[in-house]
Amino acid sequence: MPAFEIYRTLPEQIAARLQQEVLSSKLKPGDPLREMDLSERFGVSRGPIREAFRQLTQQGLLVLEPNKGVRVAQNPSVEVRPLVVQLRRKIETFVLDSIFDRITAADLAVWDEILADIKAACESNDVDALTEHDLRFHRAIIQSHDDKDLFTLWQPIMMRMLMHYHRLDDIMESYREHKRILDAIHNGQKEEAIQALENNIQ
Amino acid sequence: MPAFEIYRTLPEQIAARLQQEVLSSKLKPGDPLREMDLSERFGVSRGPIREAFRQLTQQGLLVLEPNKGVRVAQNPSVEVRPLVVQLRRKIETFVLDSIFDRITAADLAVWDEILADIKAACESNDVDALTEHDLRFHRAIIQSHDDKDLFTLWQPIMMRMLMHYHRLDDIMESYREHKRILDAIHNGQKEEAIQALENNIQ
DNA sequence: CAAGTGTATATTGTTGACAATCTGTAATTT
DNA sequence: AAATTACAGATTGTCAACAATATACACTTG
Repeated sequence: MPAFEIYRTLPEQIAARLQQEVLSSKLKPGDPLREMDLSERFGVSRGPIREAFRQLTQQGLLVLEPNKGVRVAQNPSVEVRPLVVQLRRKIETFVLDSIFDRITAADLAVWDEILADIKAACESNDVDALTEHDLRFHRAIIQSHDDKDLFTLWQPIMMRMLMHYHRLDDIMESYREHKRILDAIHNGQKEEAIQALENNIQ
Repeated sequence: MPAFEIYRTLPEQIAARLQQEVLSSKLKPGDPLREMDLSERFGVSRGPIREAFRQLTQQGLLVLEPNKGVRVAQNPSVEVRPLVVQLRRKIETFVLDSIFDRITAADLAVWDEILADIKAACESNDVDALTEHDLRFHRAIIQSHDDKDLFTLWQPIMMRMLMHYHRLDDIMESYREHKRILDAIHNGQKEEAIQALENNIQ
């Protein structure tokens, strides 16, 4: 990890940590989160904790009931899953199509690095690390679009998919799918890149 | 303590009021909102105001910059608009298709009432009221689905569309479009209802 | 005994005070 | 004069105390 602070605010740091714990199933659906507990654990008052809760609620990872606190959200229902897949495909392919001709060497260098992290995670069979870098990969693409609104629409949808990441029959396949995307981009093949991206989202 | 009814939580009431002011353009894109101002206006401390800000940020109506406060969000770019339309169509048609055979007479009675409000708003040329009841109409449909997750995914997308509601060439057309949807549902015509719904979302 | 009622405890909601940060302006330096 | 720094006011961020609400459990009441 870099020595400088990535996250500007206290609630952001706390939310990032809790996000990781939800996505790695250290916190399980239905688990209640108590403000006081986390307040003591992170050594801050309840204010920043509450703020972090609101951020994660916005992402769909927590559910808030007034006067009762927050719980880890249930996984999306199987009925809704296909819709979520379609929504995510629509957004990501839209973005890739929009930015394709403006992708810089610097962009690609960053994405290649993330791909290396994905490869390492797959080779060491580290599902949590794969989830993290998979998220980083797609977030990097989304955020390369000028319109920052797209990220706020995309994030809760992405979270729904990461909450039950169970395409684990062959973990290396995830690496290959992402590699195909970047290979196509490197070769300037727009249609192939979009096709590879859609294939990765399921 | 203010005298108005505590029907929902304090932040919810405040957020509802501010939402209306953003959608009616009483608050314009770029306008800064100061915690202290609203704190005095609503007669509460800054805490609930901050919470309301977070809710509206989640909906995409406000934009938060750390240490600088919130501003009314800019309207979605024209480039992104078609994507937003497609996303909203996908969600709403998915829901209508899912629930169609389980729609009750009570559901339809509620929706008919909202349609009457839409009609009244159109006839009196009241764009703000039309925005409000248009939102109520589609929210009522979305919320009739069991999976409450769908609402949280749909809401920010809907808000993007309502932020620049400018299909004002013939305001009565909005009433007719919604009437076609309900007529088809009344007649048990699923495909026609979905078609009418898609036609209304543009 | 069943159903409702009251009370103790845990937890979230709200508040006002204080700290940290940002922004514009005036003073200082080169 | 241009650039930099120092300061003052405004605004958001954080905290700890207190209030309101929910929950569990013992208790009454019929």
